[in-house]
Amino acid sequence: MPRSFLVRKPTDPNRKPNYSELQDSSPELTFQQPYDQAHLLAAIPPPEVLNPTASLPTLIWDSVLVPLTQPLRPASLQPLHPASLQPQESPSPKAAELTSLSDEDSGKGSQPPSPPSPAPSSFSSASTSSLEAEACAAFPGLGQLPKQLAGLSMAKDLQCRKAFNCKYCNKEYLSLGALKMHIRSHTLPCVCATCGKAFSRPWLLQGHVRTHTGEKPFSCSHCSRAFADRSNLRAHLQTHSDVKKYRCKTCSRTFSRMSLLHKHQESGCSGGPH
DNA sequence: CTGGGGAAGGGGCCC
DNA sequence: CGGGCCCCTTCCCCA
Repeated sequence: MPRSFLVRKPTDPNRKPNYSELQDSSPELTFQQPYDQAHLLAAIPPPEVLNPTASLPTLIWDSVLVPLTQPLRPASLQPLHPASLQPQESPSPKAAELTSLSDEDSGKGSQPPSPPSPAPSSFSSASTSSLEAEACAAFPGLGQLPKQLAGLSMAKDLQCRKAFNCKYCNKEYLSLGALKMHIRSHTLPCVCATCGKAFSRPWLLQGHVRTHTGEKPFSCSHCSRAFADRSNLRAHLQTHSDVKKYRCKTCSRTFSRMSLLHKHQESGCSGGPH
């Protein structure tokens, strides 16, 4: 997957920011409005690059609300999203659904909230109690069981078979938190106030802002170089080491980066020591 | 061509 | 459960 998959890159050929222009303006880490939906949707990878098993367009909460072995639900029933109570115009996700989680996410950051849309029920299902409520509403048959038994069944089912699917790419996660974090990579709620670039997480934005400010808080103890990113410092430290971290199993040559080792192997390792 | 730097993405862990 | 941080990884660009 291309690194740029999640970020809308500016087309400016001048890749390097002009730090001198930005030195006196310390961009705040405030998050602006997320990119418009057209951009966000354009960033969604095509289904063919995704998990081949994830071919069915499912609502992300389907697997939560509808246990795979749910005996009370005939297979012909539509997904148990309350939206299904409305006339089904199209199988494609509605705009409100596409923004639902990002709306919730944006509330966590300092991003000014967009006008609160009627909360799609999919996110009220974040808590177990509301999950159960929705599930009970969705499975009228459950009401015929003793409440305690139904609660136990639901709780056990939810605990044993949690599977949260991303509505954008159908990737599956075992926890709601992991799914929410993943969905941020689609919605990109953190927007750079300077250049408009969007990121999935605040700290990614912070790292990006350093490219504007020129701040490099990570210094090499062996030389005078400094880096904006700790991982890049770590990679740099490898260059000071005689024996580097990544070793070719064939020729025992070592490399400072795995990508260099991969290049070495792809180019055809001679096999002899260097 | 190779090595290194810069930038960014994502999962895991801790609080 | 969410935010922040850490770590690893990848890709692009350049010397």
